[in-house]
Amino acid sequence: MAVPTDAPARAKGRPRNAATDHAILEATRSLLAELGWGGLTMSHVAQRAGVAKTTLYRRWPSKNELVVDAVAVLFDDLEMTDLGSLRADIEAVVQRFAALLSRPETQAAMLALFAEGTRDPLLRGRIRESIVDPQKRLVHQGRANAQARGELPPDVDEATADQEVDIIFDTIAGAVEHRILVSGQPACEEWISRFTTLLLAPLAALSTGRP
Amino acid sequence: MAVPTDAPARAKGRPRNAATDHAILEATRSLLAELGWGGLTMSHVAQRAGVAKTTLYRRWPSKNELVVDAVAVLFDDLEMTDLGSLRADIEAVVQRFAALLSRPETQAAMLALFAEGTRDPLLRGRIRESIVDPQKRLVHQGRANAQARGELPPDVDEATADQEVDIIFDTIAGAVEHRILVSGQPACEEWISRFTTLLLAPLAALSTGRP
DNA sequence: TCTTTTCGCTACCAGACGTAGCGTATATGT
DNA sequence: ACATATACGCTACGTCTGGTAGCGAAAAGA
Repeated sequence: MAVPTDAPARAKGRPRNAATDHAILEATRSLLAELGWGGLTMSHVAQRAGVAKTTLYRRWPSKNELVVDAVAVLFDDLEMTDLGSLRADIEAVVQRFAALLSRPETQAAMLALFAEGTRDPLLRGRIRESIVDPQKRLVHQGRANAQARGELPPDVDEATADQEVDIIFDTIAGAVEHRILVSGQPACEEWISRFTTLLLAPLAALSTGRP
Repeated sequence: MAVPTDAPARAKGRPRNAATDHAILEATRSLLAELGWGGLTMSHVAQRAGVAKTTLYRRWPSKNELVVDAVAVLFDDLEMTDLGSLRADIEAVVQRFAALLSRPETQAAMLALFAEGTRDPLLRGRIRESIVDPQKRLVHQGRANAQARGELPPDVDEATADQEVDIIFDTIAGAVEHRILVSGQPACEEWISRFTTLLLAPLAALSTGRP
């Protein structure tokens, strides 16, 4: 799920201006933060990016797709660390996720995108594969790292392992998002530490069965 | 923040038909559920409610305001139970919260509302006092019930108690919202049970200090 | 130079929000 | 009963937006 476009990879005619992609996505994000989904118009995006409206539609098939790409880029540099302990890894990834969500333009863009996703099942699918699934993969990887270190027991079953990743993912991402987007409070270092403590206690027991 | 309108309270001319308010809000909710936000048009709402489109605009200044009012009432009947055990209480409230979030019209309105709130601090305050704070109060009450039953240790300090309620609230509400709104999976009974187990383990230790 | 693709521009369509004006219905106050 | 003031339905309209079509010019490779 790279950054850009819809384009064929011809080497024949005039190449597309690569900077234009970035300008369009940046304009989309800033306008989304300023005006919300309702206020965001393709004409305005084109104007701020300094391109013609038709250029937008040559690169993205619709407004929905454009906004998905504009927001998805923000999550691209979220990667799982391997700092030697599960606690450190969780705190590190939560820290960076929280920092990302604390930016006002990310908040507006992300919420507007998910709100629109409730209208459009197709858009929801695109959101899922571009944003949600990559994040879930981070949990999977962090869990694998912890297993390699012996901090977590190995998988007993692929299905239950997936279930476990699901529930951990929803808990971590949900708590951070709720703290910042809904409660409107900062996810400061102390909060992250307390939350990680809350989460770590039952983690080892989870895969072995009910305690 | 009652249910209805925008109207002055004159006692002079012909009064507004009170049933019309209800019919419009009901039509808005049902159409929202059927067609999603994108399929919802003011003309269609007017038609189903059996009123003229102009009547809508005499009572609500815009489509957004109408939808917010139409759905705000849905959160009113969320109450804390007292079933005799912390686990049962948590499962019960999560169950009802999840059921509420599973309704398509709730999803659309809620996300749209929070998205709009990122741009409008006034709206954000109204959301906070109408939706967020009442929900947080549920957590506070459930915790007090558990303390009365001896399942949780009593408060050592008001400030840390508030901190605790905050983190529990963000974790519970966040996980359910993320599961349903972001991951797009149902919060079935088994998931609720697993999540409650995950949550219960560290709860008693949390207020006594770091384990 | 010739070909291919990009790009900006103008014009255009369909649909949705939101408004204006008019006539009529229904309440209160005297 | 009468005047007054408001609600209501209806039709028509203005405006904006998403998205498309066609044109000529610019920029690259062959």
